[in-house]
Amino acid sequence: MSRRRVTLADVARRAGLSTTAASMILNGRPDTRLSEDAHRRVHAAAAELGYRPNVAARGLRTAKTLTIGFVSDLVATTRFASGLIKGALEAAENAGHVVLVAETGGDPKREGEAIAALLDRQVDGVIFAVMRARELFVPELPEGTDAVMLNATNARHPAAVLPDEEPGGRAAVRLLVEAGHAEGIALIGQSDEAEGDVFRSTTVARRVAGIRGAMADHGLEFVAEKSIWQWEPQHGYTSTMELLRQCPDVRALICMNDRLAFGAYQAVTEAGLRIPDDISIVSFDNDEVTAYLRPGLTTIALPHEAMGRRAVDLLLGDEPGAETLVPMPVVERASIGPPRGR
Amino acid sequence: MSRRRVTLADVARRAGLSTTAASMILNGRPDTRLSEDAHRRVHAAAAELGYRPNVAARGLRTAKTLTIGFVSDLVATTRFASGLIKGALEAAENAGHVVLVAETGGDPKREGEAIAALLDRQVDGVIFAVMRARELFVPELPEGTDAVMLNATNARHPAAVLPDEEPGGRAAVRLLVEAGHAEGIALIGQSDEAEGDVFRSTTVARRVAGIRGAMADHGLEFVAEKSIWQWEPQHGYTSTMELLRQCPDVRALICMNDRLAFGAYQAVTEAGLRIPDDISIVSFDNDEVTAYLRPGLTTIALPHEAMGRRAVDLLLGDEPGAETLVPMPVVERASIGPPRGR
DNA sequence: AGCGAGCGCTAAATCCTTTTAGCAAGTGAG
DNA sequence: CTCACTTGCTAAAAGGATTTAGCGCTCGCT
Repeated sequence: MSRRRVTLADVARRAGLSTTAASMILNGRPDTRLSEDAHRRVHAAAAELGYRPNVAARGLRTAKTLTIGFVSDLVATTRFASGLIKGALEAAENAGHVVLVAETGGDPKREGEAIAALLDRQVDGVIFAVMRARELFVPELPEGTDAVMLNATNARHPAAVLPDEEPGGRAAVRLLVEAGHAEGIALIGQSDEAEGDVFRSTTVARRVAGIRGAMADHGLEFVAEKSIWQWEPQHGYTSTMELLRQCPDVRALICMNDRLAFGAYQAVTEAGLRIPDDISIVSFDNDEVTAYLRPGLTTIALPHEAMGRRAVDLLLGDEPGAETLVPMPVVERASIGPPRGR
Repeated sequence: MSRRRVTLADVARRAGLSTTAASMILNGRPDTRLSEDAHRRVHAAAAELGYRPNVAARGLRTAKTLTIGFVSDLVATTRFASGLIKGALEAAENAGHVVLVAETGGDPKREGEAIAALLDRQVDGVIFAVMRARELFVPELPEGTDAVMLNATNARHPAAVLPDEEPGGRAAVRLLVEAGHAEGIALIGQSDEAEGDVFRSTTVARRVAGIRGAMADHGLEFVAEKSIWQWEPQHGYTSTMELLRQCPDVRALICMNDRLAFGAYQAVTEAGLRIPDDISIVSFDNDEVTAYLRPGLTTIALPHEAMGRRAVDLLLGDEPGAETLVPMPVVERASIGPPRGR
């Protein structure tokens, strides 16, 4: 059993120098005038003793702890936050930092307590992540602590990381057009007519704008639009069923997310049609659910891990805070094919 | 903007006492002989100034940081680790602790570094979690630091939290028997004959033992057993297809996990049979994928969150370290019905 | 010879808290 | 009146690092 952690004093003693000298050498201070020999001895001593600095003690003096806080409303319910955390963990590790995770369940009281707990531990910065992109309330932070919004925005903290939804929306349309589709394209999940300007979330608004912008640019119009409030498989199923009945000449579906697409798959299959021979489908998110779909669903991915990484880089870097958009990769699988008359 | 964090010295000054007195009062030391009046003044001062102790400084002195480390091989890939983390976070919050999360990807080098980073921050204890239950290598920890294995075991650290698989396995059989099944039960995913004593994981072994034990107790035998290495939907599909061809009198399926069950659903449906009218299905895990199945899949759940909570309680409590088994809840949905001749 | 600068290093202060040792005043017993 | 003890409180040390200020010497220059 290791008796006691080895301290800087131990290293200095073994190297025959003061702790000051040892500290300066180990931290590679630029103005160091210490001799070559001293450097050698200190590094040797540190290595032999297996010295590791005590971060708490250092933090006490420097007010830097090499620790960042990650506060999210929901950690586990979906794969969503997990991806963000994974990316953040990776980037933090690369930067020699470590991550304190706190979950608030969206409850402002718990949020306040969580943040206080993090600040008590002198975190260097905080990442605030939410599931559904929105303007997020953030309590006041002490001066030295910066914050980055992840999938969220906040007036006082302009540094934010969001998926680049507009081009993502355009990409979905482009995939269909490139496959030869021009007529019979339907939109599952959103309808301007039905929803007007009701606000879903920052990102959804941009996604829709991208889709509609691209349609307009190509001079196309949707053959039908289905408004759905909860983007769950069941509603994707019923809406698609309805659509197929009302509108037999539909040849392609843009689903607002993969869960709707999952339901659409069921409806299409049940109607005796085949994907992509009779109907092409493209969707968004690259949700875990896509793993269970045959044929594979072509989808515009939410770049969770990249976003998590980016947030940490932004927090640790010293670029001025601004909104950073992370590209949404196109995941091409097998659900899009050329249109075919039926 | 708050200028500077308020320190204990500020509180003491405002209360007209020494920092010693303030410290003793705020920490509620039992042997305190300080006056009622002093208590009042210190508490008032602390409240007015919004004093929060600096955990790093306290930890420096007490070697306690109210922080625990959570090391896992995979945080995000499946919902698995997320559930564990969520539970751990909850329990830690209740105990006034905070959680440092580190991911190792299963790489021993990263694992070593992650643990070192946690120890540099003086964590009070560490939870080691792995996806697939197994004996886990854990590097030596300093004396004061305890460890709890989560979904894993380790000879040097007997405190471990595992799902209680044996009764879980028995429950699956019981559900079928209670619905009236006695013949035509097949096992999808495991076959003693094909696999012999090959070791999958601690927990799987117990799950199988429970299933086989219950079958034997009821004097039943499987009409077929399908060995499958990778428990993924695709293989569940092909194995079930095969089974239905070879063995038309099958009436119930025990699937080793929900992903296999997902494939089995597809196969059964495609064969023109209905669940549960023609075939009953029961399975394990209560994976997210079950949300997408119609009719709802009856499954024996892996109690991830409860396990995460339990691990923290074990770590923070002072019970002697031992293996703790967390019950697996039966999630009854609609995939089991009475057997019917075809 | 005298002065300033450079060199190689260290003592001491600092960060914030807890803990140990002990001081001064009052009280009760003898 | 003295001694021992209690009461209510504080000074100082400790914990492990970083940072500031500066010491004593040599060298080069005028």
